[in-house]
Amino acid sequence: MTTAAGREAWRLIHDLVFKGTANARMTQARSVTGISPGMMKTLLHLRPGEGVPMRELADHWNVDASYVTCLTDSLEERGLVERRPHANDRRVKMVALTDKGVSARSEAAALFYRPPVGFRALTSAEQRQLRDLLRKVAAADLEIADGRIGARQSTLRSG
Amino acid sequence: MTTAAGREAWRLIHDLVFKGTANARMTQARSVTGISPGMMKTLLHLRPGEGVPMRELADHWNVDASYVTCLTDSLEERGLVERRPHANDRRVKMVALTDKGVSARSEAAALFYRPPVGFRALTSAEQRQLRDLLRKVAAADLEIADGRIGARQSTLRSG
DNA sequence: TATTGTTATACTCTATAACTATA
DNA sequence: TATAGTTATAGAGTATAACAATA
Repeated sequence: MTTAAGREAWRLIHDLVFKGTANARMTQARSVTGISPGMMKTLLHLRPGEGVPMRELADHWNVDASYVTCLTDSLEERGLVERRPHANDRRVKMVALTDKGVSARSEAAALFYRPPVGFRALTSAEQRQLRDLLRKVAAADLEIADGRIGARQSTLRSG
Repeated sequence: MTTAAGREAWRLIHDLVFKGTANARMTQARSVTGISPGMMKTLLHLRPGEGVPMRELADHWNVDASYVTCLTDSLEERGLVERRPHANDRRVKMVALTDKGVSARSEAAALFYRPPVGFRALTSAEQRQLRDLLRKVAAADLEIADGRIGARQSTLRSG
């Protein structure tokens, strides 16, 4: 069961993400790199050295393939990603970070994933406590989300 | 200081908000009411019976006044809000929820603010613990955010 | 003269439909 | 025939600039 305390906790998370210093930081992360939210999402999703089929991105976010083309074009224009052929299937194009993309990504990730300053109000022990509680919640939630929605997470991912 | 545990906690919050069941629920909330994210934000910002000057909305979200006009137009077309004159200043227009807007708002809020199902993995005691920790963080964070950014929060709000 | 809100306009983000190449 | 990606196009979302009314 979710209690009143749980509901308040969720609301506080909302405030933290959408109202506090984190929001300003996301805006900053985008203006530093000069890219759109969609491009940012793509940049953060890609891993250095690992190509991802365009189709997989479209499925993962439930967006149209043409939009992935558009995102990839924009990122490619800026030299942040490149299209690579798939080893076995010549229809497939893999999107991969360039060197420039790797550094842009890590710059953005540093801003993006750094906790909002309010975290400094917690002691080290409290931060660990918070982490442990959230681990439980997030694990349960993702498990359920995958069970319900993402039956599509087939491990296509090949080099 | 923010510790490694704190950073992980923040990342888990991210996952919870953007990847888990919560994300699906936000989409659902929008499709139920059939309105855009901007309109949703406006709807949730307004309080039943309380009008807000359009200028205040623009300042609060740091968006252009013309965009607030556009949002208000769209919501007004759907009969969810109405423009009302300001008591003292005839330049100012107040945006206020209609009856239909009040019920649309509470329907959306119910979906929006209900914790993701992963919360059920926590006992009642743990939910309280989580809430207490988040209260500390959110309070500190909003305080800092207000100190840095929102020096503009002047209490114009009049009926 | 400064401020609130609107109109006209354009640019970005995202989707639909028709298409090409490969399987 | 089905699938991966592209192109052309159109619809939302958001901003800029010029404007009208009021202060």
